[in-house]
Amino acid sequence: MRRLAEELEVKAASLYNHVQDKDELLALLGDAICAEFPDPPRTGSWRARLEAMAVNTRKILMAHRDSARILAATPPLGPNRLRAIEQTLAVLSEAGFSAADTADAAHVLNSYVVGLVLDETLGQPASAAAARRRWEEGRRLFKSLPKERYPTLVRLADALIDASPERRFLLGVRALLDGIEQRLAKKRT
Amino acid sequence: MRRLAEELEVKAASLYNHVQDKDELLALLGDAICAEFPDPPRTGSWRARLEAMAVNTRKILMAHRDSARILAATPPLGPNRLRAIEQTLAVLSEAGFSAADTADAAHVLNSYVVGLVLDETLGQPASAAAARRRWEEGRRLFKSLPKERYPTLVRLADALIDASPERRFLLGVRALLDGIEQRLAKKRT
DNA sequence: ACCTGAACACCGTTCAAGT
DNA sequence: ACCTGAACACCGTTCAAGT
Repeated sequence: MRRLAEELEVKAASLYNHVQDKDELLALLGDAICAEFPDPPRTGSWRARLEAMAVNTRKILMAHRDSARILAATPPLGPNRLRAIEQTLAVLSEAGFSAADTADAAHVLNSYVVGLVLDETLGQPASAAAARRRWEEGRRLFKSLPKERYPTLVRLADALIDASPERRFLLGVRALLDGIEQRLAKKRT
Repeated sequence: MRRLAEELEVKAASLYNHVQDKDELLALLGDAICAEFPDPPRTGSWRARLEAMAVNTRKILMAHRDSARILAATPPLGPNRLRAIEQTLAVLSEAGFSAADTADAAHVLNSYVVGLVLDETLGQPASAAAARRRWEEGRRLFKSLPKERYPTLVRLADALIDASPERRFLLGVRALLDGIEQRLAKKRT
């Protein structure tokens, strides 16, 4: 609040004329970020649409510091967030899912996207230099671990360390969509 | 730090004789929490084992305030966390996954569990009374939304609001495992 | 209607001084 | 080796007082 006030060339106390508290400000910020989400593609399968939405959402969340934390911490009451929810629900509903399945799938997908961005961003140190230092530390530690206690970990150390977060994110999205699709197929038979 | 010092009947400055800073303390705390994870079941399919591990992990994380945030924020260097990683990797590796696939699947599963707990816990207000109030607010808002702008959301309002977080968590775990299994099956053919 | 100064009740952390 | 008092540089928030 103090830093924002400074940016606005005003004193911190003045902010409370426009906003009840910091939480309300964050909720407004969260909704503003959701305004950046593009509309889902209007062609392609429901799977392809949801995959594109998930990837786009992750990209936008990663571009705004703390955005995932804000979305997780504030209830989805703003118009832009509601619109994003509406669009996800519409894709699933049109694909033939029941009301309950649509609600479940939309919630799991949303939590997955927000959750993975949270897990990824909370872990990274503030500076890029500190991130590199920690990464090097981890690499060294993993290699130096006792093989008797952590046989699999030591054997897979390279595979564990060299991995793109985006690739793993996408992999999980596709796995989730696989599972959701199977559930749909099972119900139809 | 100040509150912990008080609990220990000592002044806050004394803590810095035992720990470099708050982050180090949190890392130790995170590892202590991981000591509670039970060993994976030694019988059953790899899917059933991983599902049990995910459910157990979620239960323990939900039982300790801020535990998911701590795990996400600190690098996995402690012995108990490393042991948990080793066990997940071992199950996947023994199931026949390649080194890269094992690393990917383990990471996605772990991020999913931590991420969903994060998403769930960051959202809940401190007091149970406040949680109930917010829930009521949400219910009322969802019902009062304009049908023209949010047709699917309004139609599915009940299904969206009445949902157990555990059930949805488990649903996502199973969907993920479905997807991971499919990937394995595809490679084998 | 909006802004400000001053205060309140908090944080994590440092450091010289004690024992 | 461990503890302490006192300080530093921060927070979010309130409120009477100004215009």
